[in-house]
Amino acid sequence: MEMIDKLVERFKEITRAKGLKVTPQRVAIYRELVSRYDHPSAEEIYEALKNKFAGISLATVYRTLTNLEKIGLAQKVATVNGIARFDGNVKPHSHFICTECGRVIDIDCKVEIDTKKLEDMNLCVEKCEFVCYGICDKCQH
Amino acid sequence: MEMIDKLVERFKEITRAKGLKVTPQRVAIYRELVSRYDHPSAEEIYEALKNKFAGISLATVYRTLTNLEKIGLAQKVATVNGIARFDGNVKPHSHFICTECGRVIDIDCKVEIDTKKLEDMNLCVEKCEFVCYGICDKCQH
DNA sequence: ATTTCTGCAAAATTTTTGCAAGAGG
DNA sequence: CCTCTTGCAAAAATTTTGCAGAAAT
Repeated sequence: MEMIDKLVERFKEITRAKGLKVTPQRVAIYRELVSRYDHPSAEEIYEALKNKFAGISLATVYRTLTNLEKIGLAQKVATVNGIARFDGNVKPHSHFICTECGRVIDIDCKVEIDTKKLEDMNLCVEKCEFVCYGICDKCQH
Repeated sequence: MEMIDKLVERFKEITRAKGLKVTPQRVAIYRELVSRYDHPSAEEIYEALKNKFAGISLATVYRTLTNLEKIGLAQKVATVNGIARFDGNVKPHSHFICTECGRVIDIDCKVEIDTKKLEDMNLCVEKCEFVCYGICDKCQH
């Protein structure tokens, strides 16, 4: 829990430094995002908070996640079903997605990229992600 | 062009084999998809065809792309902006996703995976995808 | 006190679906 | 012919936005 409190403190500092205001809604949304490792959608964060935080709105969740992206404290994760998912861990890492239960597991992979080819194509790479699809340990029988 | 004609013939065979009908719309949509390498969205395919093919509808493009996925002749690619993009190349390969415009570009990367770690985690990997995020050539200023 | 932020509802976007008319095998 | 498919428009689903009141600094 202490780790997450530190992240929240850092979030408050960065938010203020960017001229944005630290509101209870923003703190709750960021805390929820970094407390879980399943890369939640805006809807999922909203569902998790609306009980603990009476009156929070889905629009605020969307606006806050967009802000977190802008100030570098969250990233959208690529999805195939059109529903945006967010990751509070902005350090480069890889994902395993279970096609059975949908669980997303962080994995540690060595990836070697031929950046010269990408530079030749005039593509400015900011982040790389390796995604594996399959059946997770809990879903195997 | 001959390569694409061969793909279209294969598409016709598979379509009939699955009990589906070979319509001019389906042929045109599949041909458009495999003729380009920019992973077009349904809207982009529709825009490309509506001039050459009077009266084609966006709904048909969506339905056809869904069918192509079902019969294994196309794949939805992961995106970050909620707009579905399709790939007529179903062989495993890597993608660059532009975080600005959402464009998906094929890249050629050497990827080295440490599968032992995944096996240790009891994860059964079925498919892997390497994704780079950044700003594409068209979005740089 | 000033500026930003929130909640609500409405709008915008993207995708899906129901249905009658049309086309393929 | 019979079934599948299409086009249209309406419906769904997800995300964004305008605005007035509320809150943060």
